[in-house]
Amino acid sequence: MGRRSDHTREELTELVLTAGHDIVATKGLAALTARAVAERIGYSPGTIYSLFQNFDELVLHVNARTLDRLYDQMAKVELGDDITANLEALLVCYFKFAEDHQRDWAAVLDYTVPGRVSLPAWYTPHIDQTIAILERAVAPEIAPNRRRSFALIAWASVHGLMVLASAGNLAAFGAPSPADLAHDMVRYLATGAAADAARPAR
Amino acid sequence: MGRRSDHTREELTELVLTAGHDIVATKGLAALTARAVAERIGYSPGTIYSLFQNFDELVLHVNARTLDRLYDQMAKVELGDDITANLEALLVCYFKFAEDHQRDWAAVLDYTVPGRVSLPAWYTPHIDQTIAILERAVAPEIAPNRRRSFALIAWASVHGLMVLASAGNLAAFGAPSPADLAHDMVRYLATGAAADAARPAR
DNA sequence: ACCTGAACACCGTTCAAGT
DNA sequence: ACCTGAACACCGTTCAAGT
Repeated sequence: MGRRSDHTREELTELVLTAGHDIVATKGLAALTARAVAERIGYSPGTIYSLFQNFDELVLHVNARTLDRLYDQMAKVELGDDITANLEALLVCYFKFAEDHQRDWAAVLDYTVPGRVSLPAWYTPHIDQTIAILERAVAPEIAPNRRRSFALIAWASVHGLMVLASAGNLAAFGAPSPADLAHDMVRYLATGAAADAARPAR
Repeated sequence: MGRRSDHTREELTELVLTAGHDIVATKGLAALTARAVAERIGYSPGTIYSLFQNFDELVLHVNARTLDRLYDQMAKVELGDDITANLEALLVCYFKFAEDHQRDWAAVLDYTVPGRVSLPAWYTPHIDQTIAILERAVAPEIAPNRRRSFALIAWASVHGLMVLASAGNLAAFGAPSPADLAHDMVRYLATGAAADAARPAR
């Protein structure tokens, strides 16, 4: 019992997050518990609470890792001058990621911290980096002062589709595949936004 | 202890669902537990499991109630010949409902049955009825064979916005209000879909 | 100082035992 | 036949006690 100091605080945090992400990726969000993480790294449950305020924060950190991996993939997509082509390319990348990371991505989609009204400040950039890619993707046709808003709209739209698909809410309605719906969706949004920008008055 | 027969099975189910919805509406999803429901109706926890296979099913039934109340409001919206105006009117109704039913609507947005791949068949119509309203709303400009698909796209888009807003994921990004974003969103979708339909070839 | 592990207050769920 | 309530196997979380 007692003192070990096998690892620094930073090393321990890294161990916990790696173990946590492994558990989510292989067994899903429901299998991610403090005891499971502790057992996997060979520490007691209590240790986790010296690293994280509570378990929700651990889950958010694990999800932040998954978001970073999505960003790594999205950042590789080559963008051109056609907004619709750009969005389609990003969509293909996103759907491939979601398929390759079914359980850990489902955790990002599904997890909501009970009772929380806003996300912690450190979490925001993990999403923001990918939204920034979206802004660059729509730059060719969307005016600078509308880009952020449009990127958020596109992000939220596809997010909604994925959330519903993940929960099994789409197949039941005779919907085409989520991928087909998403492609139509972003095309509508892109042409609609372009037409809106071309209107004489707002 | 033992036999009471104060209520029929149907009455008991009704009691449970009313109590469950009350709890969710006033205290939120986290407060909805089998013990809390049982205590409120004056029965033991075990009784609940003679009415529902498991607790997830109880939550889904409570959420189905909330969806029905949304439908009741949405069905009152008067629809005209302008697809954008129709969607805007439905949006106003939806946002009002979400504000009037913060906790019970958040439960619908947030709840995902762990490990489930598809929703139970009885649950589908509770969503479907509202999607049907959307289909009627877009009828003036969307061809019959595209209506369902477009209604699903619009539904999923707004859903994504609400999910993100509910989780506190939008305010952090310097976004306009969810309502403003939603209005832009459906306008883009409507004009985009109309432009798409007018294209010479698919 | 660091870490343990037992304990606390909860869950969902089951099922022998009462009426 | 209907319902109880104690029990089981879990949770997240805390904290006195060990090294």
